[in-house]
Amino acid sequence: MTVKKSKDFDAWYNDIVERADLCDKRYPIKGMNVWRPYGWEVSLLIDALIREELKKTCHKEVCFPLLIPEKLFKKEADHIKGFDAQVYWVTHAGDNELEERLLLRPTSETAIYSMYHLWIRSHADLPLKTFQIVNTFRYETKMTKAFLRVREIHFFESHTCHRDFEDAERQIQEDLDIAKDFFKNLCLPYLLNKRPEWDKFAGAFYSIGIDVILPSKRVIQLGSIHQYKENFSRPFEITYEDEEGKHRYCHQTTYGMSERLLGATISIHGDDKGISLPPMIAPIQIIIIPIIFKGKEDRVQKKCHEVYDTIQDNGWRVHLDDRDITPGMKYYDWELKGVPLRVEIGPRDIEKKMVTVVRRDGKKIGVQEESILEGIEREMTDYSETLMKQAQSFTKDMIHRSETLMKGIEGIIEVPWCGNETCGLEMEEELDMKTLGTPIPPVECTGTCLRCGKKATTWVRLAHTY
RNA sequence: GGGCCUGUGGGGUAGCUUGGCAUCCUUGUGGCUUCGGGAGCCAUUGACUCGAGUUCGAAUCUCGACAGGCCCA
Repeated sequence: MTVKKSKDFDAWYNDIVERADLCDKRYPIKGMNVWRPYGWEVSLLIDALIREELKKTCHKEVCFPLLIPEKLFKKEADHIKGFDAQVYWVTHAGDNELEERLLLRPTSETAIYSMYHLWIRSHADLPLKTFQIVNTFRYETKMTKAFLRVREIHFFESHTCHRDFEDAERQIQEDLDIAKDFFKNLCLPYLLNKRPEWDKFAGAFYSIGIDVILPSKRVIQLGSIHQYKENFSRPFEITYEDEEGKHRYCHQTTYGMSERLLGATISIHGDDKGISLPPMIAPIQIIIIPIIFKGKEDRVQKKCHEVYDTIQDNGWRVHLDDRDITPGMKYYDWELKGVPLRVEIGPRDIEKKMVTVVRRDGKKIGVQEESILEGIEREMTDYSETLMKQAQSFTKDMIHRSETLMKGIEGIIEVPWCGNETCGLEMEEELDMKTLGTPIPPVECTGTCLRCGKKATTWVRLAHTY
C-alpha cells in the first residue's frame, strides 16, 4: 500500500476500495460508483445473510416499482419535508412532459403503503411483514464517499404493520435480535442509540440508530429502526377491521441497512496490506497457492487439486490460484483482497504430508494433510473471533463517559442530560459534535444536566459523525 | 449552504510560472525464462476531462461545465 491506514485513514479508504476491486469510482456521475465483480459478490453475500435473517423471522420478500407518483409521495407532510431536497424527478417521457411528475424512490414508504392500504383489511392480515432489497436514490449535496455516502443506495428495507403499538414494539425487539446475529457475521461491534427528537427519521414517532465508530474516530449510522405509530397509516388509510368489527389504523415499523455495512467492515478490519474480510462475507474464503518448482510441477498441481476438492466438498468457498506469476505476487494480491485463509502447497509440504496455512492476520500454521478440514475450521473461527475482539477493543476505547463538557474528545462522549432539546442543541454547538441519542437499553444516570443543571434523566451520546 | 485545491496512457507522475515534437515508473499484450513474500530479458499497445475564448500556435493563459479531494457552517 502506498497510503497507511494509521497515517491517513481517509486517503487509505479512498485508495483501498478501488485497489481491492470492490468498486470503480471512474463512472462519470458524482456519488454513483460501479460495483466491480469482487465487491458485488461481497455485497450479495451480505444481502444473503440479511435475507436469511428476515425470512427466519417470517418476513416475506417483495419488490416494488422504482418510480413513485408525486401525489403518493406528498401524502405524509413530515416525510416530504425530510426528503424533498434530495429527490430525483422524472418529468419527461421522450419529448413529452408527463402529466404527473414521478420520483425515483429515496425510500419506499409511500410506494409500499399505497398498496398496504389495499392489502390489509382484517386483523387476520396482521402482522404484515415484508422487505425488499433494492436501490434507492438520494441527491446528496455533501461530499460523496464510496459505500459510505452515495446517491444510489443499495439497501434492504423491511416494512411491517401491526394491530397496536405494543405489537409494533415487539417487532422492534425482533429487529434488535436480528442485528445481534447479523453483526456477528461481520465481526462488528455496534451501539444502539435512540435518536433525539430533532434528528429522527422524517415521519417517525421515534428512531433507533445502529451506529459504528470508524478508525477516523467518527461515527457512522449503519442501520435504522423506526417506530411510525400511526403516522403513515393515517394519511395512507391503512386500516383493519378488528374482532368487534371496528376499523382501526395499523401501527407500523421499518428497518433498513445499506452498503454502508461493507464500507464500515473494510474500514474497521482493514490494514496497510489491504482489506480483511470476515469469513461469512468473503467471496473466497480460502485461496490455494501452488509453489511450483521446475521438474515437480505435476506433483504440486495434482496435490493442489486434491486439496481443492476436499475443501470445496466441505462447503467452503475456495479458489486455486494457478496464474503464471510468482507466489509472492499472489500473496500480496489476496491479502489486498482480504481472503481469510491462504493454503500454500509446495514440494516440501508434500514430502511432509502437510500444507501451510496462513491467516490474513499473519498467523502461519503447519497442518497435517489428513486433518486439513479441522485445521481450516479452527483457524477460520479463531480468525473471526480475533477480528471481533480487535474491533471491540477499539470501540471500547472510543467511548468516554464524562461529567463535564470536555472538548476535543476523540470518539464518543457520554454526558448527563435533562432530555430538553435546547440543552441538547447547545451541547452540540459547544462540542461541535452531533447528538447520537440516548443508549438502548437505557443506562441509569444520576448526574445533573451539563447545560441547565437540572436533574439528568439520561446519558446522551455525542460524536463527530459522517 | 459558503470557500479552497486538483484533473496528463488502465494506475501513479514530469512538463504548466516563462505557450512550440509530452517525461519516467507501473500495468496491459506477445515471447523466452522463472516460481517457499512484489524475478529477469526482448518486443509492443496506450494520455493532455469537456466546451468556449485569447493566440500563428494551448496540456500550459482566461471563463464555464463535469468529476475528484479538502476545509468551514
